[in-house]
Amino acid sequence: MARLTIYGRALVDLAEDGVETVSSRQLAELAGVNAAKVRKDISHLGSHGTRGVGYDVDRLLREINVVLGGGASSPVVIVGVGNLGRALSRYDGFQSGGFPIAGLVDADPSVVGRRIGGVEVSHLDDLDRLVAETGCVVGIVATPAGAAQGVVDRLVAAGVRSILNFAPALVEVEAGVEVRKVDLATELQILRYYEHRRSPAGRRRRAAG
Amino acid sequence: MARLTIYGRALVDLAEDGVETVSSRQLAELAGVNAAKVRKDISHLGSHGTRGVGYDVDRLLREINVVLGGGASSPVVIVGVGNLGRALSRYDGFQSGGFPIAGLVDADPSVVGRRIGGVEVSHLDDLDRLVAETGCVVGIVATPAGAAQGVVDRLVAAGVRSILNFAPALVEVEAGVEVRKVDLATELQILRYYEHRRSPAGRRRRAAG
DNA sequence: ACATCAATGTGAATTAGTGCACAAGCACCT
DNA sequence: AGGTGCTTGTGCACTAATTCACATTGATGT
Repeated sequence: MARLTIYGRALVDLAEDGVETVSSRQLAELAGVNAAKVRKDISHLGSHGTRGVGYDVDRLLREINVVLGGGASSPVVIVGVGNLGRALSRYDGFQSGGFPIAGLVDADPSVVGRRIGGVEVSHLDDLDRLVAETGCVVGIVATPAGAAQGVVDRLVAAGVRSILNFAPALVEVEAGVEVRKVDLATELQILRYYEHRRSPAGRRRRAAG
Repeated sequence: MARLTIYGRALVDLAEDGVETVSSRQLAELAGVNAAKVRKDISHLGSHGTRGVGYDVDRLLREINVVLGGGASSPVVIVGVGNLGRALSRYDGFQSGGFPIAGLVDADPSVVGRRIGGVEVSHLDDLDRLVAETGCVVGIVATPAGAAQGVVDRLVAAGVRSILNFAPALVEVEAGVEVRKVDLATELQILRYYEHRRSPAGRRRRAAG
């Protein structure tokens, strides 16, 4: 549930502000959702608030973190050190979020051996070994679209079961493997769609919709 | 509708392969969704396929592009040239997706004037002028979480009505402004959540199935 | 102790989204 | 021309998600 992470973030903010308890209404306001939804989500993870008071911020935060993976560190491997891959390698949000970069991989021999953000680039053929040695559980695909499916297959073969796909391509995986897609172009297009709806600028809008 | 962009991508692939027509079933397969859903989505945008044959790839692609913003180019301004901002600036997916980077902005005077990916960094105080001159309609927020709300407010004040927020923070905007949030840490946490669900106690992995 | 207040937890209702199934329609073949 | 096969477009059922509404319950003050 993606909302849990939003609650988590809001709770971190609250905790930093020294807030001890929070009501579903407050949390809903912060997260931009309905209060009943907040309560239902929270009740789903077994936590208990205090009627008339609200939820204990620290406790709720702990519970959410447990559900979101026990607060464990999950090393990731990034495949593809092109434009986007290099960018991601240098982004420290991974490290601080508990997702240390265990390895970088590319198919191009000319970048293999180079160090980016303190991590050496391995060849794609060493993926199996790298995953096995580092115990990676998450793979990040930052290759061109055409290479994405092949890379995903190799990641799955190497034992990775969670994949974050930045390539603008749809990939298929066997059951049991979770793929999430992050596509910047898509996000922008959706924004443009809303923009377009707001001001059709000469374009006539159809009745349907 | 986010699916439209997926259809669009699939259609581009088909067009490049020289395919003339496509059935809802094929498109559904490519997009990983239900065929009836494809037909319903397409019927919603007023296009008409040919019964017994399918949809004309080029025509459908054009129609989708119209809905997604008329194929116009939408310049974007990136606020925050830290780790992630620089990464985004160098990512050429924006340019190729019809979202040229019209400007880079940062609050830190020490980076103002520097050129990144061929674009000069302006100061945050020049945001109004920059947006007005370049006709930017989309703002990309790549600042630390704490600065996000302030930056968003300035973007909105400058006239930007579509914002893509990479900062790990929730921001509030007035009605009529569309914000989409891309949070890598959140995506990873969701992956970790599924990982956690699969093997709650320790990291036992099943052989390939 | 007891009434009062405030917020939870949840059953019920509403809404949105999804998928099925089938009539209708177009193209192609005979 | 008329039959045949394939595919669209859509009414309908079904499922999931969201929201409402309220009884329940712990804390608090007198």
